[in-house]
Amino acid sequence: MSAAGNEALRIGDVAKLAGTTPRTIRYYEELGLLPQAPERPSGGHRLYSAEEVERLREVIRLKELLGVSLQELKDLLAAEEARAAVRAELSREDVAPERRRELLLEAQGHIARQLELVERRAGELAKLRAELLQTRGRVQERLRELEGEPASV
Amino acid sequence: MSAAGNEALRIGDVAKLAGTTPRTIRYYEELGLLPQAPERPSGGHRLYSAEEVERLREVIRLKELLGVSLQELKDLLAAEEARAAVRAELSREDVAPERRRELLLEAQGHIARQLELVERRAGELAKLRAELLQTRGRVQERLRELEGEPASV
DNA sequence: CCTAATCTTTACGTTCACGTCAAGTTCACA
DNA sequence: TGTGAACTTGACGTGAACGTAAAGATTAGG
Repeated sequence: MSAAGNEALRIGDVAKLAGTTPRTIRYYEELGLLPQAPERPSGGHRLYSAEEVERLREVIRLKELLGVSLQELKDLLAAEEARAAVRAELSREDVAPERRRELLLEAQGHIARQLELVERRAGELAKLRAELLQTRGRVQERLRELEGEPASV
Repeated sequence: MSAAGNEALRIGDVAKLAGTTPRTIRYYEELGLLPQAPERPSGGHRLYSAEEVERLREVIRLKELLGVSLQELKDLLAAEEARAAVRAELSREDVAPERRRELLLEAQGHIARQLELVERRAGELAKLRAELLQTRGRVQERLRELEGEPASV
């Protein structure tokens, strides 16, 4: 058992895989954007799993796409963090339906918050895009006019 | 002639109208994001027109939506600036068709550059939105299952 | 015409999001 | 078992995007 999927990644590996730097990872951890310390065996070096890499990529992606501060992002991701816990708890079969429902409703709320932010921005971008397309259309039309009647009127 | 549309706005008014501060306006001017000095009568105070306010709003909007640095934005807006000049020149009737065509092609290029940026981001956001919607769907389905058979299996 | 509000430039201060360096520790591997 | 690469914390540095304070000029209104 040595070539399974649960490689123990070190912070430098994670950084490269996520396209960032160790410093940034520590900084995010310090801010609470990433769980305090995934796994810290004897030595004190941080060890990560592939799952953590995904999480980091997602954080970076959201940061870029939503253009929010890391603090705001942290609030948004209390969501993500909770959802991870929710998934873990839900994956066990022995959860009472009442509790299960509770967890699902919580997850739903978190998703709704993210969706709201995403849709607002997506809407604004769509509007901007439409405006640009319209402007482009006008320019193209004037160009056609120009080519159509090169020496008239 | 005193109540026409060309009110002379001072920097403080412009700032309020655009939802920002005088400092930011001066800073943008310093960076070259806004024309060097719209109009500077004897006193030395900056005077703006409603058109300048629109321009500023647009700058702010693009900055927020595209999430680029002010330097990158400046490059993108060399476009805008040129387009303003283009519009001015095109509005005169006495421009040679050849020159006219040249200006229009230039404008077209600028718009294309902006569109590319906008569409890339819009696409990424749309993808993120789709993922969130899918996740929400799964959560809702599990909730329905839970409600559907409260005590079976 | 006088004065308070607003403007001017200059310059230093601040927050965010990391970069970078130092001094020591731990890991991987020949 | 040694040694170089990678990691640790701590601290200070940095660029971007402004905020803020100072000292003086200008403008607007009564």
